[in-house]
Formats: sequence, structure tokens, C-alpha cells
Amino acid sequence: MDASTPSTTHVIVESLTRAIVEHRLLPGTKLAEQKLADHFGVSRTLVRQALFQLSQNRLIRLEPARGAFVAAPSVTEARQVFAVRRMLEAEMTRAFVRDVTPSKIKALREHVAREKAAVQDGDASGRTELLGDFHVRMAELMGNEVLAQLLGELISRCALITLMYQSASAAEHSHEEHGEIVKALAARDEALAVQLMNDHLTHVEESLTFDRKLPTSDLSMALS
Amino acid sequence: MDASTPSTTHVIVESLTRAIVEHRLLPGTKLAEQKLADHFGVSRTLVRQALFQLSQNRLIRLEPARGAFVAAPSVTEARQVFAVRRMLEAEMTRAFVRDVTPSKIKALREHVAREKAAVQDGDASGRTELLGDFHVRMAELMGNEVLAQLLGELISRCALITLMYQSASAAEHSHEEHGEIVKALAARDEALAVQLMNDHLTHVEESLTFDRKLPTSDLSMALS
DNA sequence: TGAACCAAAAGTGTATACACTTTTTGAATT
DNA sequence: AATTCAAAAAGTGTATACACTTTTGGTTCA
Repeated sequence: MDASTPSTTHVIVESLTRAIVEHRLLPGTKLAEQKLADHFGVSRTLVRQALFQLSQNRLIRLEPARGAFVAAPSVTEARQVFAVRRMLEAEMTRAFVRDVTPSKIKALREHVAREKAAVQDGDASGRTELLGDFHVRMAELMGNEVLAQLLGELISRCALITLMYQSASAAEHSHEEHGEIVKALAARDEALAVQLMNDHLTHVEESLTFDRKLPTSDLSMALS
Repeated sequence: MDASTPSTTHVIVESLTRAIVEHRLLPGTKLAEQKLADHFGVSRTLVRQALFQLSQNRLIRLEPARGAFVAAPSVTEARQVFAVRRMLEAEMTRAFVRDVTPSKIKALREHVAREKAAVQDGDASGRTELLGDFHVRMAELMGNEVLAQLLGELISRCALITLMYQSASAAEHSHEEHGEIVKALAARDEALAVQLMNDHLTHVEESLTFDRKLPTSDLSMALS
């Protein structure tokens, strides 16, 4: 993608993305431009660029004249994102089975092995990242960068939700389902693979509990 | 969506998007910040914001220290975008059939009627916009805003390609296929509807001719 | 006590300034 | 005439300045 841009703005975007997705910055937290600028040692100009980009990724919300806040996706939006993922990934799974090769299966197996390690280590943020990457990995293996990027955006968009609400046991369940999906793909069982992928996404969606009340977090602490 | 932002930046983005998508600004054309700023009567600050947003929409390409250029999507990228659209829209069509109602069919019929008018008028840019909107309209009617927005982005992304290469006869063909799809949806014939949608997207993709050489356009003329 | 209000503080939105990079231009050299 | 090189011009990248909006904190008045 735009890996060609190791720009300062990009560093800020990455840093904030991690902080949000790893749940150190909680939804609703205000992101004041000058404070961020001081923290990163740049002017507000670059911070504003980064915030703008994050708002397009739906990780933050920009309110005119009021500033930037960590997004708190609504239940409705979360369900819609999952609905889109199910649509996209059902067909992706079908296409994957059609062009499956041993080396692709190998790559997915290796990924699942990495997931296992993260789940066993109790590494919550690494775990969630890897669980999301499984889906992106599939897209990449199909050689469709557009698909991979789109899926990546969708996943990071609900990562905010997932990470916030997914328990360790649900994560383990996800990991196991990934393993089942890979088996079905390896067996070239299209119907089964699609079914498993669909069920998997439904399970992830169902495992989320939306009704908690959450505090907002302290900006400087979260980034330190 | 962000209709709550009638900001200056947004006006610039819209204006440039139209110019690019309507083919007044050709791929490769340089978009100099100061010239745009003068044209819109604002400072470079706002122009830069707009250009940044357009680069995320893939309508322009930002080269470090060299500036912004109207994007020239590669054949590979175009094919990948169409592949993603086929995946997404096949499932969307299935879901649409499951929840179809008379009022939804009515809305689609009305849309197709508007297409007919544009095609008959020989209105190239309005025609292409409406032909793309048919697909977005389906997503909206399903009540999934996330889907609608995503599809809108994909469509505007290949609008650059489509508009550039689609002939009047291909446009008429597209319009007719939309009519067939609506018929299948109204008849609740899931398999047929999905098949028609798939064929339709394949036809659109095939109708594109990628091997022309194009000049770049003059900035001030295109925007005047 | 509490609601309304006003001024100070903090913060966002846009323009401008300036450093640095790329492109252009034109003259000198081969 | 073509090539090279350097200086000027144009353009991008970042910081800063300033106007305007929102928030805050205290003070007055009911």
C-alpha cells in the first residue's frame, strides 16, 4: 500500500491507531491537537493531518469546532460492518477454494500456529491483531490487494469493538474456528468452508456485549 | 454519511471529484496546490486537506515533494476492484432477494427509468453517475449504510476507468441489464438475480478497453 | 442553593511565513 | 548543436500567527 510513506504523519497515525485498537485510548476520549503535537514533538499541522486520516478510517470522530474524539461505534454500525464482512468473506472463501494451492494452505496453517501462541500467552492485543489478520491473510494470498486492503479497513474498524468486548475464551474459540476453516479449504470443500466462515463471523458478532458503560482515558498516560 | 460537513474542504473535494470522474481532468494531470487555492479562493491549507482526502479515495496520487496527480489506475487494479465488486454484490443481491418488498422494487424501477432518460439524452456524465448509483441504491434500500458507502467508494474508484472507456452502446447495455436484474429481484428468483448481477459486472469489466494513450488536461480549463 | 451570565482560558479553523526540494531556464563548454 | 551545470523559479512540507468558537470558572442575582 502506501508503505512508501514513512512520513511523520504516518508515524502519528500508526501510534494513535495502536493506542485506540489496543484499547489504551477509550471511546469518547478527547484528542486535543496541541497535546498530541507536544507529545510527538511536531506542530499541530501534522497532528491535524493524522486526525483527519483517522477520521476516514472511522477510528475517531471529528466534531466541527469541538475537536477529535475516539470513536464509539454504535451497535447498528457494528452489525452493519459484520454484515458486510459476511458478504465479502463468503464469496472470498468460495474464490479461495477454487484457486487453492498447497503453499497457500501452508501459509494459513502457519498463521494459525502464530495465533495459537498468542492465545496461549494471554497476549490480548497481539491476539486480536493476529485473529483479524487471518482474514486479511486470506485476501492477500488470493493476490487481490484491493480486497486485502478493504478487508483490513473493515476489520480495524470493528477491531475497536471486538477488542473492547471480546473475552479470552471467545478469542480461543475464534482461533479454533480458523483452524476448521483451513481444514475445509485444504479439503476443497467449498460449501463447508463458506458455511464455517459464515458461522465464524456470526459467532464473533454474537460474542460481543454491547451494553457496557466505559470511562474515557487519560491522553498522556495512554501514549507514554 | 458526513453530510453534516458542508465545509469548504468538502466543496473542493466534491468539485475535484466531479472534474475527475466526469473526465475533465485526465489521469496524470498535475494538481498544483497554489493554482487550486487561487481557483477556489482559499489558502493552500484547505486545498491540501482536500487533496489528501482524494488520495485516500484513490482518485489522485500524492508523490512526496512532487505533488498531486490525477490517478491512472492500472489494469491490474481495475480488475481487482471489479473482482471485489462481484464478490460483494453477489451476496448483496442474495440478501436483497431475501428481504425484498414491493416498495424497494418500486424504488429500483424508478431509478432504472431515470437511467433510461439519461441514456436516451446522450448525457454521458449523468448517465455514468446513474448507472453507478443503481448499485449504491440497492445497498441503501437494504438499510446498510456501511455497505452503501463502501460500494459507493468502489464505484467511484472505477468510475475513473469506466467513464474513460465506456462507450454509449455499452452504457445502454448496462441499463438494460439493470432492468433484467430488477425483474429477477421482483420475481424473488435468487439464483437468477445473482447470476445476472455477476454477468452484468463481468460485461462492464469486459467492455473497458485499457490500451489507449491519453493526454493530460489543462487545470484551469477543466475547472472553469 | 441554584440558575443565569460574563469574562478568561483553551481549542479549533484558516492563512501566512519560511525552509527545503524539485523543476526550469539559460549560459558556458565541448 | 548538444550537453552540463548552476542559479532562479516554482512548488511542497512544516511551523507559526491570528481570528473565531467552545469551554470553564467564578460572580451576581433571584
